[in-house]
Amino acid sequence: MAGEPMDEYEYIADCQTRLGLDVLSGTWTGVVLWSLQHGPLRPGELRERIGGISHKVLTETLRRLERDGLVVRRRYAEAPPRVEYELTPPGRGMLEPLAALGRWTERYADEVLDTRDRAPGER
Amino acid sequence: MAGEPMDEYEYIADCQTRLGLDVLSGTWTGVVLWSLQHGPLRPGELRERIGGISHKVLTETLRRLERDGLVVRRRYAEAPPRVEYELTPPGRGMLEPLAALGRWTERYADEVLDTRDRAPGER
DNA sequence: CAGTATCCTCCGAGATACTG
DNA sequence: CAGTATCTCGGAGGATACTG
Repeated sequence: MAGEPMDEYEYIADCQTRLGLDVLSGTWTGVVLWSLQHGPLRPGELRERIGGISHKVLTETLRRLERDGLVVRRRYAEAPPRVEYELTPPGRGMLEPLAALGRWTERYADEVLDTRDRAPGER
Repeated sequence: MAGEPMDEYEYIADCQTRLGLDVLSGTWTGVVLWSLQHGPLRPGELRERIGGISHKVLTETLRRLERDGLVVRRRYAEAPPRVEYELTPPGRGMLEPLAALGRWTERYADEVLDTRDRAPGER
């Protein structure tokens, strides 16, 4: 873990990282996974917790995650019918990379935002 | 560290993850950072190692990374002039999340690709 | 070789309205 | 409430040609 961190990264081929990045692509994908970490949620609940995501985009994001097998859709034949989304093992496995991203942000957010604001032309 | 992984994630606010995802956004951003892990490279070398990235997009990606302070541009007044890009501390800090993503892929790639291929409508 | 400037295409994301 | 169908818009990414 400590010592020579660089060596630890070495064995991972470039293409290995790419699939992960690809699966995470999309503005809301990571946030949706993150929001599901504590258990299944209904789409409405997801929208509340996330905030700012449109109905359509949430559906699209969930479809992609479902297609890639990171999430399962559960439909309960009640009255009224209920729908829930839940993380699969691959989906739960993505929580660690996301947590690493969170730790990175916690540590460097100020610095990054500062650098970004000073950038010529702004954003 | 072990035991209750879920609790470990808990303290990270949603917005914390988002900046990291935002910085990593862009098809090639992660790959570029990853390619710089062993030291500074010239743009030409970067293109060789990465493969498939266009001249323009590489430049744009590097500009964004520079703006966010993950990379520095070094220009050497030689003849002919030489340019190199190098990771900054925040940039090097991003290697761990990327490595986590690589480990995820190593573990779940087959499963994901399989699920994806079986998906109706393909992609 | 590094960088910029156009031009073009395509997809992601938002808004809105409609169907089960 | 969940999901789909349109429409629009902007930005990302590719190709190409031109400038230091």
